[in-house]
Amino acid sequence: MRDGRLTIGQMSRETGCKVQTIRYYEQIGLLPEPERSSGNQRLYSNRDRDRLAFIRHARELGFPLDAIRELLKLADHPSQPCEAADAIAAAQLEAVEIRIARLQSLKQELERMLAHRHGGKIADCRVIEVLADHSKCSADDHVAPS
Amino acid sequence: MRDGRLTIGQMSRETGCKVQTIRYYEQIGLLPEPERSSGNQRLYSNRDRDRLAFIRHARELGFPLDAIRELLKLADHPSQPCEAADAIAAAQLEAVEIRIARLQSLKQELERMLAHRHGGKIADCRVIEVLADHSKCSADDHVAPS
DNA sequence: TGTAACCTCTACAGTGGCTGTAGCTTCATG
DNA sequence: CATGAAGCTACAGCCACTGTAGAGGTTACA
Repeated sequence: MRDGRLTIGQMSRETGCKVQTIRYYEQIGLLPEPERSSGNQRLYSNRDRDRLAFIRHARELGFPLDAIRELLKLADHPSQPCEAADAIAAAQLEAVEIRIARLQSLKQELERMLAHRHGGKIADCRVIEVLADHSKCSADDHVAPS
Repeated sequence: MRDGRLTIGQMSRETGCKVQTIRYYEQIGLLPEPERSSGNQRLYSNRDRDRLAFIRHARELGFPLDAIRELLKLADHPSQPCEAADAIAAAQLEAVEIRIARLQSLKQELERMLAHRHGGKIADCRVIEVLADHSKCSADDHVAPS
């Protein structure tokens, strides 16, 4: 393994991405098929490693893989305007804000449920009661559990 | 369908739970196998409907199905102490709080990325740049994308 | 009674984003 | 040359559904 060629394990260590996940990214076309050694093992370039780091970082920021695919395409065309990339990031920001708002209303509801704790029997348990009877639940607008 | 017996479609309408999802809940043992009509169609009781409403409400609050299974078991034993139910709700609250915190740090990062928007080329695009180079990212501690 | 429209049935595949497993082969080190 | 770590492929499983196909059941109205 001389300079500039990384095994999949080295890629994994350098990016914090699991080996299986790297192979998975290759399988779904996010990473190119790398060279192989004479013994059929994957050999990556530094460029591949940077691409993987990009993907990982975007995943950490919650971008879905499809958005990352777009971003990678854009990153490969540096002379084009960056509005599209900004738009993807803006969409992601909006998605995150929506999820935060939703989770905050769930949080309030759970806090209300727990505020009535009294150490009694299930029969008088506020938690069970609220779950059983939606009308006891103040916020009515939470949808899917993000 | 006289009194007290609901078709799966009526169940769906009354609880807001999709027909397939009801069958799925039966399959994984969250809902009991209901009676069948002479034509092999499911016939539910009001009790079944209440149980499904309980499940849906708990799902809306983000409880995982395993937790709901526990809660249902508890709800079936009203004379037992409700500490276990409270504990499940408390765990769920904590999980929600963790997810909110994580999403908030993601939100900040995305806002920082977007604050540098300038309408130029990809080559100077802050979004792409930050994704490509983790060191340009201030918060370093976000883990899995919630 | 006919028939059209709708509902329900089973069984299975697909979603997203991985993760884990089994059973191999290859590689690096002593 | 032997051992153990790392790599290979192929596939199953996770969560919580959702969608589809193709069959059969039920209901409303003429």
